Amino acid sequence: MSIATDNFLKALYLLRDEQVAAVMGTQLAARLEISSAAVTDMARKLAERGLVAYTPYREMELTGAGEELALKIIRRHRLWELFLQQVLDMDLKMVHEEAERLEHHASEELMNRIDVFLGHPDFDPHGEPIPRQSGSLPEANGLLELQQAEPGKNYLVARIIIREPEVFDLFARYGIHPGQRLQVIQCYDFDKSMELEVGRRKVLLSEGLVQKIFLNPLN
Amino acid sequence: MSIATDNFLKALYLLRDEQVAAVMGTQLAARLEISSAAVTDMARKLAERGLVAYTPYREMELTGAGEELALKIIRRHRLWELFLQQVLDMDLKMVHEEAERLEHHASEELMNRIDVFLGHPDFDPHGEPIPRQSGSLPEANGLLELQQAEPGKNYLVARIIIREPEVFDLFARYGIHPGQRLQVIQCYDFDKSMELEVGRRKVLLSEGLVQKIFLNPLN
DNA sequence: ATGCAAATTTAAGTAAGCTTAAACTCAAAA
DNA sequence: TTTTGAGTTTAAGCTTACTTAAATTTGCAT
Ligand SMILES: [Mn+2]
Ligand SMILES: [Mn+2]
Ligand SMILES: [Mn+2]
Ligand SMILES: [Mn+2]
Repeated sequence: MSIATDNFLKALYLLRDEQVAAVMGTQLAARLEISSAAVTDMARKLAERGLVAYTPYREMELTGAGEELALKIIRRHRLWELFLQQVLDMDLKMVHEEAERLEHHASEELMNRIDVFLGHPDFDPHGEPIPRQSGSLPEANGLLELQQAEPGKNYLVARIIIREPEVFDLFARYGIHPGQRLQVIQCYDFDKSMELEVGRRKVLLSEGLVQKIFLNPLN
Repeated sequence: MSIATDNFLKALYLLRDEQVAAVMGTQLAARLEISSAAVTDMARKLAERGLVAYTPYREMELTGAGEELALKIIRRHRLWELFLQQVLDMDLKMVHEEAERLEHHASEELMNRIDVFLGHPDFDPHGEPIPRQSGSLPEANGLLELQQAEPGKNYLVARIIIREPEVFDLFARYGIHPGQRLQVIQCYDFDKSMELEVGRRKVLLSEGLVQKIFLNPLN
C-alpha cells in the first residue's frame, strides 16, 4: 500500500460516510486535490486489486477488503492525533496535519503500542470514533445532532466533523471545539440555519455547518 | 527533500564519519541497497542543488549545506529512536526500523516537541550523539575505545555503532548493548581481534567489530 | 425522442527513482 | 608504457502517480 492508495481509500470511505448519496469521481478529485483523470486511473488500479467496486462511468464504492483497509488508515490517523495531543500537547490543527503524514509510516506494532499507551481510547480529539483493531467502530451513545437541540438548553460540543481546512478554521474562529458549552438561540426553519450562543458569542451557522456538530446534553 | 535524498545525504555523512578514507559510490550503493547507476544519478542531482561536491569518476562528499541537512535527518532519526524507546518501550531493533521511516515524515515543530519532552537528550539508545538543533554534536567525554581497554578491568558498554542489520543481530545475540558490563580477556595483536567476557559469556570479536564498541570505565 | 452539458475516460506526456546492460575511465600492475 | 579490470557513467527502459487536452458517455431537459 502506497500513500496515494491509502489516501484514496480513506477519502472514499469518509465521503461515503458523510453523505446519503453515492460517491462521485469529482468529489474524490476535489477532496484529494488531484485531477479526475487521476481518480479514474486509481479507481481502475484499485478495482483490479479488489479494493474498490468500479464500473466505468458509474459511481464507485469500497469492497469489503477496501473498507477494512480504509478503517485501518483511519484508525492510524485518529490514534496519532490523540497521541500527539495528549503526549506532546499539540493543537488540533497541527495534530491533524502531522497525522495526515504519519498515518502512512508507522508499523502495525507501533500503532498497537500507541493504542495501549492511550488505554484503547474510543474517540479522537475531534470526538471522532477510533476504529478498533477488529475493524469495529465504538458507538457514541447519547450523542445528539445539533439540529435536534432545543433552544435555551445547555449542551457540550462532543464531536465536530472536519474534512476541509476552511471548516476547521471557521470553527476555530468561533470557538467551536469538543468540550465547549453552547446553547441554541433560534432555528430558522426555511433554510435550516441556526443561531447559537457559543460561550459568550452569538454565531449563525448554515445547515451544512450545523450538520457537522454533535452534542452532549448538559445537566 | 524527498525520502531518497534524505537517505542519500544521511548515508554519505555516516559513511564518511565511520572511516578514514573518502566515500566511494560503491559503498553508498551497498549501504542504500540501490545500483551504482542510481548513485551516480542522485549524486549529479544533489550536486546541482549544491548539497554534494561531485566530479565524475571521483569520490564524493557533502558540501556545508549538505552536511547541515544530513545532521537534521540524523537528529530526527535519533530523537525518534529515543522517544519510541522511552515512551513506548520498544526494543532497539524495532526502534531503528520505525525511525528509519519516521525520520522523513515529522515536522520540525513535532521534532522540537519530542526534543523538549525528552529534556534535550544528548544520546540515543545506542549511545550515539543526537545532533542539536544548531547542528552541533554533543561530546561524549570519558568514552574509551574498546581497543584501549585493559584486560581484567570492568567496563560498561556506552556506545555501539551499528550500520548493518547483521551487526545489530550479532551484538544482540552476544548481549552487547549499552549498559552491559564487560571485561577484556585478551587482545590478539597479530590481527587486533579481542576476546571478551560479556556478562558471563566469552566472546571473540574481529577488529572490525571491536571498533564499533565504546566503553565507560566502571568503579 | 433528441440534444446538450456535465461528468468521465482515454490519450499523451512528465518527473522521480529506480533497474540492467553496455561503454567508458583511470590507476595500478606487468 | 601498455594493459587490464574495478569502479563509474551512460543509455534505455520501467513503475507510480500525477498532469492537460481531447474524446466519450450519460442522464436530463426539452
Ligand atoms: Mn484529522
Ligand atoms: Mn494521509
Ligand atoms: Mn538507528
Ligand atoms: Mn530513512
